[in-house]
Amino acid sequence: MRKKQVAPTQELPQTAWAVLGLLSFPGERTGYELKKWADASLRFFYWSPAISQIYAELRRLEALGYARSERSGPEEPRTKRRYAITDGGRAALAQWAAAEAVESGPPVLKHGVLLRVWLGHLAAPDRLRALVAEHIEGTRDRLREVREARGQASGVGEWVFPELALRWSERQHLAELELAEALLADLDELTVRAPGDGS
Amino acid sequence: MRKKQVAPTQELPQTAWAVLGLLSFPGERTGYELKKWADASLRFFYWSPAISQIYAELRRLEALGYARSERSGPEEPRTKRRYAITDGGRAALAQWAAAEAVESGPPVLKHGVLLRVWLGHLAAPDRLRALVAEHIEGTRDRLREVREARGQASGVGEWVFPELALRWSERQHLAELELAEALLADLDELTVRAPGDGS
DNA sequence: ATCCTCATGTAAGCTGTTACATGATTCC
DNA sequence: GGAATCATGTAACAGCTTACATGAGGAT
Repeated sequence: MRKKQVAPTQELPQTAWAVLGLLSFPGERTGYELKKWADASLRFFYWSPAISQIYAELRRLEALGYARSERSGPEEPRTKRRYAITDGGRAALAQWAAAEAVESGPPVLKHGVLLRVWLGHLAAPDRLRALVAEHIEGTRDRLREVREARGQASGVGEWVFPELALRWSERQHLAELELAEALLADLDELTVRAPGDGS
Repeated sequence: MRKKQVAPTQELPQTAWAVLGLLSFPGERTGYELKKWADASLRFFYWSPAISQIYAELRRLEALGYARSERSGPEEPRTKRRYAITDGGRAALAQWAAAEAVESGPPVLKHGVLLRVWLGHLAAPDRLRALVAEHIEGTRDRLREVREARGQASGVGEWVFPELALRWSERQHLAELELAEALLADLDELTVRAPGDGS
């Protein structure tokens, strides 16, 4: 009975690893801070869990010995609980991160706009084009946000990787923009070749 | 008390609309067939629900009057239940599809590989590159599958839109490939500028 | 005979969200 | 004084997956 017998590491949902990942960067943080950070950065290439779930994951991670926390004493104004990763947590996380690409499975993409385009036969052509145009607007907004987040990123030490991820995100949003423009062009061509009726 | 008082259409999860969408194309189908189709096509730009959930959604859609079904009699070898969309279902679906782009929210992307890259400070540089390389392989495989699916698509009548969606998917996978290559290059540059140790 | 595909479902259980409750602090 | 933000949680429940159960038909 040394420590825990190889522990199959894998049994946790990705979200748990994502939260533990947030803790793996220097500094101790509250659940609240984690949520802000996830909103500002993680969400662009992965996902930002609800705050209530972050709290739940933190409790689970602590129960597993992957994180520890301490309640701030009266020296601080607010009562808050700051979490830090443990050595065991760091080891488990590193092991998880080193898994094969297959383990993470293909990226999950749920594209509501495409779902609607796929059902284009039910909509007026103009409505469809408007939908894609709105999507382009939204993507531009998000691209701005990614760039903002990138601006904040320092890019030194362990922070190079989050910066890399954000750089990827920026490119990804640019690609999304191009895909949407191409889609719009496809829709236009469709209307030209098969007008509402007539000729 | 006319029919149902405008009915707020919206209250269903996207998945329900996706399943109803599958039914909105010509022909009647069993849940089993729907699943096969979702696996072959829907999943590339949206998602393929578990078979058990498809059955559940079909029951719900029927309860709502959006679909109807009939059990195949003894004229057919196997006992199966074929579903068809109703007029009410088609109307509700059309209304849902016509909503603003904002309603569908931004595309949801959960990229496990990026999550791991984001945690690059915990991994050996080589492992990280291998991870991305494996991801590229996987993406190539999926690209092939998209192309295969596109090959099957007829591209006439209401089928133009599914074809459009698959064309988008093909481009999307090509973009994913380029993003991964660029990421690989970024990782290489990182190693050059900050080698393991020494010079 | 055996295995694969077709075909439909039930049950248990986890993941994750929204809504709610609570209270302190800071900013205007 | 009031609103926004900080901060943490609970409870209810929707969504979805896995595993299991069942059985027929077709292929080897």
